[in-house]
Amino acid sequence: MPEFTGECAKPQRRSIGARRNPATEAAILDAACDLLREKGVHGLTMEAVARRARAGKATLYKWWPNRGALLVAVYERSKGAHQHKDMGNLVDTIAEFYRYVFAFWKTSEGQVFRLIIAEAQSDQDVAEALERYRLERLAALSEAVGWAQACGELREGVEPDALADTIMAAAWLRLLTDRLTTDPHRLARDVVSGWIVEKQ
Amino acid sequence: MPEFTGECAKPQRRSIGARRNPATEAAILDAACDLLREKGVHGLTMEAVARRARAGKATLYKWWPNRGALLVAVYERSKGAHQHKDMGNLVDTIAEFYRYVFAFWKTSEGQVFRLIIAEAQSDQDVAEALERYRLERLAALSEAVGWAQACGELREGVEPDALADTIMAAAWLRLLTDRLTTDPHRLARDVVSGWIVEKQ
DNA sequence: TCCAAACGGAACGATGCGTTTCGTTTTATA
DNA sequence: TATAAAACGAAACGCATCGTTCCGTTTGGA
Repeated sequence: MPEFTGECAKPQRRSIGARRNPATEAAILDAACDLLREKGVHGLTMEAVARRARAGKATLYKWWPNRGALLVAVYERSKGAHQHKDMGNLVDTIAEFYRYVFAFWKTSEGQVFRLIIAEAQSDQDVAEALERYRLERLAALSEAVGWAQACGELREGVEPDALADTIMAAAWLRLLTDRLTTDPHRLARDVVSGWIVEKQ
Repeated sequence: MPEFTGECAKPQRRSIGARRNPATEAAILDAACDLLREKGVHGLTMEAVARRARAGKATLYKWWPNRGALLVAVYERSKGAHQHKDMGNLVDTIAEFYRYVFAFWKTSEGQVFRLIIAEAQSDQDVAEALERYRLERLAALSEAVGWAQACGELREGVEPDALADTIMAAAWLRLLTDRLTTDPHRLARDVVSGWIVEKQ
């Protein structure tokens, strides 16, 4: 008979058979988020997450073989794929994009993204996950640039992929250099307006 | 009497009195560089550096209170402040800049820079050192953009600082996403040419 | 002459890593 | 219904690094 040690408001989360327990996964990702929120990066250790989630380290390592994998999982659970809105002209569309990502990156879940970029510089698995994500977001952004091109808004010879890359680079730099307070509309103008055909 | 344990081709590097020993500093930074070159990021630990340099850990921590400080010191010793060359037009000037930094970032000393950016995401001291360095390089780059503006090469309303920021952002993104093989001239064209007045 | 500081070296406790073992719980299969 | 398989929490393992603290030695400066 297991001894009842008190301090057990939480229901014991045991095995549910020969299959992954969704409650365990949720508890672990929740614990990881909480630790990031409360103690920052260095607070997110495999040991601490296991303690917080009341999970065995073996369980943790079974599903997420290292810290990087856990970081990516936390981020992927929280990120909603941004839907670009066509604001009628490219500058406003990109300004709206900057507004959205800057706001998200300021949240504790969003802060995970800069940690992923950092981790990717020395962890190949994280780098590959980040690259997949980057290409996915680049495609969506490039599509939004394409709207402007289809409207004849862009100067000749502008390649949407190249411009999208530049737009994204400006955002990443703000994130990595702690400048998320940059005015989104002004930034969009500084990055994009050179490629717009001059009207009237 | 200290026992002579053999394996002592190196001269004992003892105290030179009540002041910092330059030979010790050099030996430690050399050891840090070697470890980075040979074992990558995870090879650079305070313990390993101390062993490699035949230095006491107390000495190490006295001058570089943490890993981040050591990283910054290594980078600052190796970086030569790039002198921008005026190639006659902005695209070529920026292309030359990209060529230079991409080549440097590919070297083992240059690789330290991406580690510093990564470390800065979770180490305030490193972040501050990085910010000082970024502003210094931004000023130099902005000056180069200013040459083009002085020649009437830029369209009206372009702010050299804002453009320099975008130029730098594109470079950082290539570094952080492992795309240093990007063609420098094409990148320069993709980033800069929108801001150039159209001739003929 | 004596003090202070830097140096190499060794040890300390604490913490995290990644692995392994154990006993329990439940499903799936025979 | 009996058995195998897999997941779970918990605890312990050896190993490495962390950052600190001693010690004895070396040397310049007060």
